[in-house]
Amino acid sequence: MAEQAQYEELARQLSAVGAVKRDLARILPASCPAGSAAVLALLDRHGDMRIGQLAELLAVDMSVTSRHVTHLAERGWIERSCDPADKRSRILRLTPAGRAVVDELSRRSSELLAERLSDWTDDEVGQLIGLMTRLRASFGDHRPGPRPVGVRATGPAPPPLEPTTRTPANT
Amino acid sequence: MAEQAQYEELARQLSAVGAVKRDLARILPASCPAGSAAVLALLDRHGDMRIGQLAELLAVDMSVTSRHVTHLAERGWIERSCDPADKRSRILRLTPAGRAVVDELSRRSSELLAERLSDWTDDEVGQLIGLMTRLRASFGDHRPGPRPVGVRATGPAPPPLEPTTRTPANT
DNA sequence: TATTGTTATACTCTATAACTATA
DNA sequence: TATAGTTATAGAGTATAACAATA
Repeated sequence: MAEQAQYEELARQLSAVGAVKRDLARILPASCPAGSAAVLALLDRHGDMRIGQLAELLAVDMSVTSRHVTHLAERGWIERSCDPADKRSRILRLTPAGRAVVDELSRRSSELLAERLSDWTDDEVGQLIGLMTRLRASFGDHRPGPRPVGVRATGPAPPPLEPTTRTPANT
Repeated sequence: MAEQAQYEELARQLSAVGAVKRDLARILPASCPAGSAAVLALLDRHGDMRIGQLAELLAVDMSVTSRHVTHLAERGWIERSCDPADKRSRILRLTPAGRAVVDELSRRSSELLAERLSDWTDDEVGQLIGLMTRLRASFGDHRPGPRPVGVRATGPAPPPLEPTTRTPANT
């Protein structure tokens, strides 16, 4: 367990990491925005899968994933074939053209990272990857279902501002 | 220096960290979206400052910062006074009401982080903060100006896709 | 009735460009 | 002429809700 000041600092760093992501996104071609590039990378890494699985891996709503997938399919970078076992589902697969794009984008982003992190050791990069992976896991496990009943962490804590939730939902 | 596979993995983790940020954003009140909350946190941490400095710290365009600031000023959470030394500038300052909001939001996000990272040691959280801070620094130093001429990292590498840049700019 | 995807709609965040007012 | 900030406009990413087809 860490102290409150540390958590606040972590929150600040998380909000600031967006700048790094935007920097990385600038090397993408106009035809393949970041969301689509993420889909390509996951298909390349994990192989063929359904939209739902992809949405799970992206930690994003299926409707969002569907849009990205449509974008890629329109460009011929992925194929949406029907799953014979379940006709509601569609199996996504990288096309050769799609694979070429993934390779090129991977090359570009690796090149940029290599330049920016030229003074990082292999071990340091590995540590950051490991901690970020674990961070995602610590959050991801709680995302979908309503957390284990009766836990509620610290306490009720009546919110002085507003209901509490904030997402396109209650807007 | 690390290997290409490691850079690719880091890129994936960076793109995936958005899910954690969204999770954290869900605890914000509708009246204070993430962008505004970031402004409040920076003013709380660094004290009074000008819009330009804030934009620098946020690593975001000044026009974006200006919007967030307007949002906060309209709610009475910050004050925009004129800088007597330079009448073009405006000094930003948290109001007591603003400080109360910052405190509440910090409390909430710390609470959520404490819950999610309950099995992390103080040291591990510190390591993640340190590495993310360094990551930002490694990128931030290169962002504004055109990098030191004649460096170009790996090589020319003719982009098979499109020009290369991708941002609202060339869209 | 429940699940897989799709589409329509709305909102936040961001950048560029044009503009005002100072320096 | 250059800088600080504002505003208008546009694009990307996301979520919710309503809907289609299939289990």
